[in-house]
Amino acid sequence: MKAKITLKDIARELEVSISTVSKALKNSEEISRDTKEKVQAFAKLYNYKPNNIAISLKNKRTKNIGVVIPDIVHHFFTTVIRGIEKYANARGYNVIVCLSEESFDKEVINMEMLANGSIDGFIMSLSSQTQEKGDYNHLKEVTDQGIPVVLFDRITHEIDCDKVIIDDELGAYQATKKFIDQGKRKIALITTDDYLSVSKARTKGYWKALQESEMGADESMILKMPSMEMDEEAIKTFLDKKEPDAVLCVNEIFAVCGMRFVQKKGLRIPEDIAFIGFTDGVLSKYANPSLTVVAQHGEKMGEESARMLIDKVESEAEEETYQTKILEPTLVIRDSIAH
Amino acid sequence: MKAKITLKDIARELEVSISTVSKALKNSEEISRDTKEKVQAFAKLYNYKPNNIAISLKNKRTKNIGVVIPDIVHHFFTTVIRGIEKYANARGYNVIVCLSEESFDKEVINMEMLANGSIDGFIMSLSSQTQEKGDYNHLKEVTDQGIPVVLFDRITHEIDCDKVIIDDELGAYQATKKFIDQGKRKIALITTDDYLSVSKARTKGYWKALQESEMGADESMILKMPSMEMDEEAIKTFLDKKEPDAVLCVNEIFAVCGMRFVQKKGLRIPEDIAFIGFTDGVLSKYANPSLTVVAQHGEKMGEESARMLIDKVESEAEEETYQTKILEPTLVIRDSIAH
DNA sequence: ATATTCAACGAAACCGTTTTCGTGTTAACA
DNA sequence: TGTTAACACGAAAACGGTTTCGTTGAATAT
Repeated sequence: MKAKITLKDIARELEVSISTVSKALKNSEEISRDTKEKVQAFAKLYNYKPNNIAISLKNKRTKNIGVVIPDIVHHFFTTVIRGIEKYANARGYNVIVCLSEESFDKEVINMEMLANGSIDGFIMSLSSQTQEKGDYNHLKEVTDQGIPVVLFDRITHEIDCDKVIIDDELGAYQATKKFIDQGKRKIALITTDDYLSVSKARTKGYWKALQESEMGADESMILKMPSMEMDEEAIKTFLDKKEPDAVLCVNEIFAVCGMRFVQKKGLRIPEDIAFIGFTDGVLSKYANPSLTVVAQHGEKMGEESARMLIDKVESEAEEETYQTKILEPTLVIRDSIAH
Repeated sequence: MKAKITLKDIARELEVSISTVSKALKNSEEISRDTKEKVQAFAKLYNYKPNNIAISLKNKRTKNIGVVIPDIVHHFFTTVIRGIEKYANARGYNVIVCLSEESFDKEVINMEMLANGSIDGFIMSLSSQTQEKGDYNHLKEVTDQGIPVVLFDRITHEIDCDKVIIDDELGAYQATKKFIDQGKRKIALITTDDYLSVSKARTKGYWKALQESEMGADESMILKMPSMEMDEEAIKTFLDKKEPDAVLCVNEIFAVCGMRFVQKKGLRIPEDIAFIGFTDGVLSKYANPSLTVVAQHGEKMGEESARMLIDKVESEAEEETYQTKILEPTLVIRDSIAH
């Protein structure tokens, strides 16, 4: 077990000062060639690597970014993290991941833990509880301290910061339009409660498409699941009662459950009833039939978020200008609709 | 934008020394009640929080743990991370996630980035390329420096460190036995190449169960996929040619693909052909029919890994004793087999 | 009146860097 | 011979804490 070697160790061994060693390793003009070579050779020999913590303390930059998300066992967030990680890594940053588990308190605690010097900035997606409460003081505190924040997907407009979202309304609108164009007449929506910003936007898009059509929108064709948890019974009852010929779901799971149920009833997909979900995850791809979805491009979203955050972190200027990047969703056509 | 306040600021404002402030905030006996109250009140008012980096530098503990895994868009790893994160967080640690993307080089680079003071220890699962190469020098270097490492799932026995695995061999053995007990006679295995430690163990369990049976094992009933990538054609050809009545797959995706294919051919699951996969992810749960799997208990694995790592980090003793924790897999019975 | 003790606080070292600002030596110049 | 400039290096401050070891003044003991 050979402990890490420090500048001081090299200095002592070579009988020069610490500053000389530091400069020599940075190839400073100030130091003679002889000394530089001597120091660099010694450093290489003993595998010297500067201590990140000391450097962080010195220049007040940790090269860490904090990512706070509600859940990680969730395909969308997972792809976002991958996007963040890839991009951040390429720019020399590490990613600290914290899970709020949809809890306001955990979100607050996580942010406090990280906000005391551990990170240079945050990338986050709000927990459902936070969106429900509408309390964003923890975000305000952090931004007030001058720590850059990028909000993605589940955002709030009450905080001034950079944001990255996909156009959920447009995605739902296009999906619903697709149904209409294919001659579907009883188009249902299975969603979650409105306090989730994304569900709200998707509902809006669905509503708009139907209103624009000759058949108009009908409140009773919307099933609002009270929580993120699956409630298979609710879906069954709803589908049994309403007998839609097309269903838009705000996630994959609702859709797959619905498909399984109607298949058991003997309906054909997509002839008798068509399905479109959100999130282009494994489930959609390998479902039977495969599920048409509105793809959210999580990886791209993560990359954009990371880019915006790091740019802000590294820009000296204290510009107080924030932008919201809106990504376009894509309809990935699979066998759960006619084509 | 109010910048963070430091001990020095408080000291200046209250006209006491920095040491007094530090002690007062720690409720030291050395300091008079008056002073303590004054300091603490001031600190609370200005929302003083000690700088994590400074503390890290001082006591050479970062309270960060580095997690290096091959992939994050993968249900198993995702649950492991959740287990790690939950446990680590409860003990005041943060989790830095790095992705090797199955690449040896990235694994090395990631470890080097973190090993210079950023973390107190590593939890990792080897990339396939690393296992293929069999080069573990980057691990050796880290352990030689005295940085604790916990290996999980994809491990190597060439490194002395704590390990957490599930008994993959047993899992495959039990699954195969299940098929045998249900009267299946042509039991196939779809796996990946042997260099992946887990695939190797699973193949071993499959082989052992068949050898113990009267029918014996048959090399030709094993399909080895050259990479982790899906190759639907290979699976189809194999199933067409071999016509097994039961298939064990080393992951969910192979199984779901196989199921979809045989269903198209008109076979009934599980009567004509039964399936068991590995990894209890969303896919298994929502597949049609739902897939029986060998559950790997990723979250538990993550928690155990984190516990072992943090215990080692916090133990002063430099014991050189390492343990390998073997978790028992569980067969989760669903509709892809008879029951 | 002197020595001893103790409470309450401050100075300074330290963690490992970076960086500014000297400073001593030598060579070039007038 | 005295001045100057360049060169090569070191001392020290700084980042923000913790911690050890004084130091001071007053109270108590002798």
